[in-house]
Amino acid sequence: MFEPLDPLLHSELRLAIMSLLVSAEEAEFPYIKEQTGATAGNLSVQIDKLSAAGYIEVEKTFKGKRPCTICRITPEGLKAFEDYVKAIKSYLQVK
Amino acid sequence: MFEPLDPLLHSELRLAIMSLLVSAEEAEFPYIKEQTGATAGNLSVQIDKLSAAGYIEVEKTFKGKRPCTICRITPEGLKAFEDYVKAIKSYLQVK
DNA sequence: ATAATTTGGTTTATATTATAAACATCTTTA
DNA sequence: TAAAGATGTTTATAATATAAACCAAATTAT
Repeated sequence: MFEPLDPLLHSELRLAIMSLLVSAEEAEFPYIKEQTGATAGNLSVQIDKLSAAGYIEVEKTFKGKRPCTICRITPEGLKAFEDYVKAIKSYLQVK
Repeated sequence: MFEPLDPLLHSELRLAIMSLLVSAEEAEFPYIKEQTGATAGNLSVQIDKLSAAGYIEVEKTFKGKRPCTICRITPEGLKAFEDYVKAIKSYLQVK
């Protein structure tokens, strides 16, 4: 009937992050921050969680002299996202 | 970009309850419990929250001698559900 | 030169939320 | 009449989300 929803993805901000990364290949911290409207603190925490779960990978590098955090979705992350989409549709009555 | 998600509906159990009521007109507590797989305690709490928000109305009656709790979605509830569906689609890349 | 501001984040504290365990009440059955 | 079942509610706890506070380096203003 109702498929369970991955708690890691059933979160407004984490879902937004994943949604961006699904179509973007990679994205920098400030870009994600701007697109989602999240505070830096919240974004930092949620990125950590997605990363700890293996849903995204995070590369810490430099852009000129400034630190730069780049995020990419992993194959497991993509799979989890697709599963989540399928699951939540069971609640939405979407055809 | 990403539309905000009504926190009241962005909850696995409450969304399931609403989803049932959207297509069922009305439903009794034990039926919702069975369909959602929720514990009675959790269901009771979440029904209260939906009711307090005006998303559903709850009728306390009797079925023979036994208490019977009937839930129905309200027009505001239906509107909120439809808005939620629209909003979450902005995250899902659903066409 | 140095003070103030901006960039790019992280850590931590708090408030909210979800959830199940414990409880209450009445009914039916042994 | 004692035990078990039905129908929920209340309460305690654990998990979660979120922003405020913080940190360090770079840039800009004085």
